[in-house]
Amino acid sequence: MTNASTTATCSQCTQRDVCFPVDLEPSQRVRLDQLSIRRIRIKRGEHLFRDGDAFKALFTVRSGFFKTGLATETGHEQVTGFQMAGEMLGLDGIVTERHMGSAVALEDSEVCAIPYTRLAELSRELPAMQQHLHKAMSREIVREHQMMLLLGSMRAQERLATFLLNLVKRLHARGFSESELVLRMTRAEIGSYLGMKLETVSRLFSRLTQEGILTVHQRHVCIADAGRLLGHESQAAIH
Amino acid sequence: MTNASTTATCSQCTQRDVCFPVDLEPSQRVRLDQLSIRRIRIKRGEHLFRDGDAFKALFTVRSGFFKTGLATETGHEQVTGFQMAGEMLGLDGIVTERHMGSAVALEDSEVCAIPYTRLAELSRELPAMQQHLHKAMSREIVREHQMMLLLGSMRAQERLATFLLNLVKRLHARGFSESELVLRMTRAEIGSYLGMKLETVSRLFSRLTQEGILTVHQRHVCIADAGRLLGHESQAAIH
DNA sequence: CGGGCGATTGACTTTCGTCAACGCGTGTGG
DNA sequence: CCACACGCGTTGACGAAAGTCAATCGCCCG
Repeated sequence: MTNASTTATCSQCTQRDVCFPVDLEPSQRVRLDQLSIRRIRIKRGEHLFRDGDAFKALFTVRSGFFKTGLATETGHEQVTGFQMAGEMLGLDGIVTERHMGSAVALEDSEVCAIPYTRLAELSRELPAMQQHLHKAMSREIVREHQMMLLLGSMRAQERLATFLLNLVKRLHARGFSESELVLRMTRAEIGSYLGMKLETVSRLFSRLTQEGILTVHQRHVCIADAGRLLGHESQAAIH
Repeated sequence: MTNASTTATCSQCTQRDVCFPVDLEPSQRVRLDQLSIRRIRIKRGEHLFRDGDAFKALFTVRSGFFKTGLATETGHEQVTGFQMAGEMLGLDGIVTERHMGSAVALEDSEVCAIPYTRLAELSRELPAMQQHLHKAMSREIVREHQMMLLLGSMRAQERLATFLLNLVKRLHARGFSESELVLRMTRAEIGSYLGMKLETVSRLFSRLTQEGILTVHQRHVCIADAGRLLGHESQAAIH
């Protein structure tokens, strides 16, 4: 990794609660500094880790935006997730001690690298930390079950609608609008994530715009009618 | 839960290594008995847990076969996995302390229920146990990434082929044939898991049979040509 | 032996993918 | 500062894949 990095002081970090449990005693907080967490800056387009890299650390996003994905032997790429501030990356590496996929920054970003071995040690000493880590993994499992539901049983338009509403919900929780968003990823990346082709994504945006449900200008999307975005017919649709 | 159950003595269990790390010292093995693990028998068709149930324990399958799934508000059911002996269920419950899906036995089965709180305690004391638990969760995350790849980028026939080969591989690792298997689930359940309709599953079985790649009699499947099952054209396919 | 669930098969429809052409914007280099 | 080029996005025509609806079959269990 050739990126700028500095050692962080978590006990004084303003975003600490996104990485770690909030209910630590002050005396326990200083323990976080022993984790040797490093802050790493990643420029847009660069890899945070690649498929097959040795697994040494988990990452939490401080700022910016990432995609994770994996590739088949045939060269096809599948996007498995998009991560924004406060979200964790790298959990897939624990089992084999190698990353089983790659992570790429979709805009200039900053992450905290948490050395896994030290995190494991600390979570043996602090039950709250252990619980936090277990929940992060469990949350990821639940999220992926929901993705299986989406990919396995929804139509393309429902998938896109669900995706947009999920994105805007996560952005809203971070203080952004609950109806407007700027997509950090291409149509092809959205399509890969949602199991459809980029042309289908584009056509759906057009259709939803024509129906007055969305306003789309390039990557800027405004959700005009969240109700109708998910099949709620509201009243008679005037064709 | 109204099923027969007994308290297990893990230190003497012949299947211990499927639940727990093999490299425990004898002095540490007896600690397993303090977990108050219970063996539970579940009859075919019964629930091990249901969506929304309080989460108290993780489960490992001792014998039998399970499906896990979740349901949408619209009543649609999505199968999220099939589990056989040695595999773990319930990890989705950690994050909210409620199960986020259900688990149903597809044949008469027996599981070990591992009280989560005690397991967490023990894994704070035994690093090998902690590592084992983390790996189980990470493995589940990796598995689901691969399911996203399958659902998002493969055609129906590739999905079914991948599924059958995965099943037979897991069965083979347990001492069964590497070319024959008995499906414990219906066509509808396979279809739900693989993101297709039961008619499509049935048609694919018929097509693969006609092509001499499979032999299918009800739920008994014999893989005649594993190479061709995954697009390997071998030589000229004689149509 | 009979009933019912599960599986198969057919005909038709719909959705989405494929291939191709074109347009728009952004960023870069002359 | 402008022009151009390339990546990204849009749109259309067509075709292939899978879904839907429906009828029938057959196995298994009671």
